[in-house]
Amino acid sequence: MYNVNMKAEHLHRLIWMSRPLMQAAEACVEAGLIGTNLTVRMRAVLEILDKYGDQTVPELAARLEIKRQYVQIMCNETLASGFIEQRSNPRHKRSAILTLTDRGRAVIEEIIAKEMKLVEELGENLSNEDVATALAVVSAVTDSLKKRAGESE
Amino acid sequence: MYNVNMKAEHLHRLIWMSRPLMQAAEACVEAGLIGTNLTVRMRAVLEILDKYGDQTVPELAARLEIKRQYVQIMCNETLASGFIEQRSNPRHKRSAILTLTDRGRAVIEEIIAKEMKLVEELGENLSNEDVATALAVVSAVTDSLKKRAGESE
DNA sequence: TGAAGTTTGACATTGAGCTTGTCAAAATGA
DNA sequence: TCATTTTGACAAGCTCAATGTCAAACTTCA
Repeated sequence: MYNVNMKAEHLHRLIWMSRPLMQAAEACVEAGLIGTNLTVRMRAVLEILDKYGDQTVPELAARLEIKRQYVQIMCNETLASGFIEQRSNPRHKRSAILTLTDRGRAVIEEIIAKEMKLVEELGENLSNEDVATALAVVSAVTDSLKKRAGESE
Repeated sequence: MYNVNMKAEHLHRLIWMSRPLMQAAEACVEAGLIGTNLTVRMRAVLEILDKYGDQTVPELAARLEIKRQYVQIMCNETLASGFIEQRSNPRHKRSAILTLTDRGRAVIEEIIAKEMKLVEELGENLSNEDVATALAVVSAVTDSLKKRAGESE
């Protein structure tokens, strides 16, 4: 009984630590963007294009799970800044395929590399196994919560 | 080298899972509020009063780490709904001490109990040790990220 | 005591990060 | 070919705050 409550208490703290974790992570990303002329939303667009290849606004929206109307704004900003450009889409005249410019690719890859280095530093005092365990637990909890939240819709 | 990258990759996924985790957790809280006439922000006010005792708006604001002007709005709503009431403050005529009404206490304690039961269910398939490990890892990562984000301010 | 500074509630404005709705052009399916 | 769907563009609105200001109440300190 003691252990059950102990576990639940730890789990409770783990769950509600997600907000400060997220905020701290986003603050670090934002800090890493200083001097690049990139905003956080532009970075998100570039990251998807770099990781998953050229695609249209609606495809990006699906990947980001954000409404296409807002992703449109993000992409238009990024286009205006010259980090991406439009290629004509054989499948749809109005919906251009977005592709990284050389400058865009250079910027996003530099940023991703810098972020990955930071992540490696974060892991320095943590064991392989513990990180793997943490990921497994957090994944399981997230899945369970998503399922429950989804049910009551 | 393989293990280093593996670890960094897991850590990366762990960090960026914080957003879906938080969203799922908040969705569950919100779902649990249906039928109670409570909003998420009112629930937050009640929770603090229940956990830390009667206090003023500025004290609540400090605890929630939200600007007092917004906490004022949250508390005024909660007052209007009759879940809390004002007691005169001997230390300050204008700044009343907020206290749970019987109804408010009953509602928040029922909700907290329901949420704790949910957390216990979430932990059913997880071991004590794994949950403790996950909490330790997430705490450490959050602290490191906060420190880094703080430095670049 | 009283003058300066601080805390507080109330109110107004602003901003980020979205969602929702609508239109017209283009594409797709029947 | 006609109805439906997809898309970009634009407008409005929403939530959760931060920020600024005022006046009343409180604290400090000389």
